[in-house]
Amino acid sequence: MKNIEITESIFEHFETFIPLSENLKSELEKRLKHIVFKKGETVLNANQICTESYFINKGILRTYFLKDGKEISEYFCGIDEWVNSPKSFMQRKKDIYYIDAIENTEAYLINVNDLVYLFDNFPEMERYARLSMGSVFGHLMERITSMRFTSAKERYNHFQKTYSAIYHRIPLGMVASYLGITQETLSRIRAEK
Amino acid sequence: MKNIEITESIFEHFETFIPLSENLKSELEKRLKHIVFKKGETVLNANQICTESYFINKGILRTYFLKDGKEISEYFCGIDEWVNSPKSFMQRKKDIYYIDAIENTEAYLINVNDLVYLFDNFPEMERYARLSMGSVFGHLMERITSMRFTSAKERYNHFQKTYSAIYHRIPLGMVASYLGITQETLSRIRAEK
DNA sequence: CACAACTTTTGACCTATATCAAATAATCAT
DNA sequence: ATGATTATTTGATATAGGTCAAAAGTTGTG
Repeated sequence: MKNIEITESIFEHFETFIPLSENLKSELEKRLKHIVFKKGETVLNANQICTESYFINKGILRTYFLKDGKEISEYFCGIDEWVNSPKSFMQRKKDIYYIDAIENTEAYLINVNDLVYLFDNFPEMERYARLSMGSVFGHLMERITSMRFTSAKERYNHFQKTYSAIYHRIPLGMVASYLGITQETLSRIRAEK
Repeated sequence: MKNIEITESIFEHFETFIPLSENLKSELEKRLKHIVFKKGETVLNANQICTESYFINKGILRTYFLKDGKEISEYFCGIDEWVNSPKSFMQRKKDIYYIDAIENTEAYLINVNDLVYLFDNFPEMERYARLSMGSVFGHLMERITSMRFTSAKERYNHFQKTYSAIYHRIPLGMVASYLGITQETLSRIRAEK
């Protein structure tokens, strides 16, 4: 059955960081809910507190914020990744980030209260969170580096590597704002060679 | 006695995230070692694995890497902050980062093996790590934003806010590379108004 | 305290990328 | 399909910040 397959893929993800007991598996299973978003659909509005985190099974979600009325893409998430508005989710307060669906997307969600329950009762979940954050941490550092001493073209190349599985499915304008360059510049970079 | 005072300041730091049992306190006390670095001294070389994390009590440490033979400052750490080479420390492998002392610095260090021992035996330490990483996470995201759609001057202002306690003690050249601009540009920004 | 070795400032000039404007091209809804 | 939106490309021009070079200022050490 399909739900089972999908849950399996989350379990596999967890197991790259921690061993999962049968008990924890069943507690997770109880709390993970399947959800579908249509292309273009808003997942989170900036005026809301983010109370859910989404583990993507299919499609792409994007986090962005508004600057001078324009959407600035913060990051993109594809299969086997978690998306939320980090500060909002962990500190239960509003933040500037919106989340929307770039493609028709399927995901599993967990509510923040359920996650806290798991943290309180399964120390290995704390470890999972620490370790998985660690790997995202590395990406953020790389991105900061890439943002400083590299040309627009090098940044685009770096982006293609980082998002090799999905970069070609993301509209140009969104990529440009993610990279901190204008659409026009990105269009010219793509036109070269 | 001085050592006790300093240890207290680390404990206070931990207690902003988790309650500390007497047992955990004494286990920490056994493992934290006091260390002193002279201005300019190298704390970590890029060709080494980073096996220690430093909690600063006085002074400033800097993390940097080399690009085209030039030092690019990655971040600065002052009082009550942890410094290490993140990937190297957590994954026990070499990375590109050096650490050095910008001022005469005093710190407490913990060895990675001791930290792992604490993670294994005190689940609240896992929680501490998760929560404290969370706050650094927020700073990294802000920095990425600041790096994209803001002018050199705005970035410098943002830097002054982020590092309000120590920004004036960091040499201009190091600040410039941290911000991703040249020394000359930063010098001109400072000269204005 | 004086010289060497850095660090910061100043000036002249150049280049990557932004801006503004308009023409195509692609996508969507009826 | 067909016109309306929305996204992308192309062109002309402007500018923030880079590069190179040299002067001035600061710091440390015998």
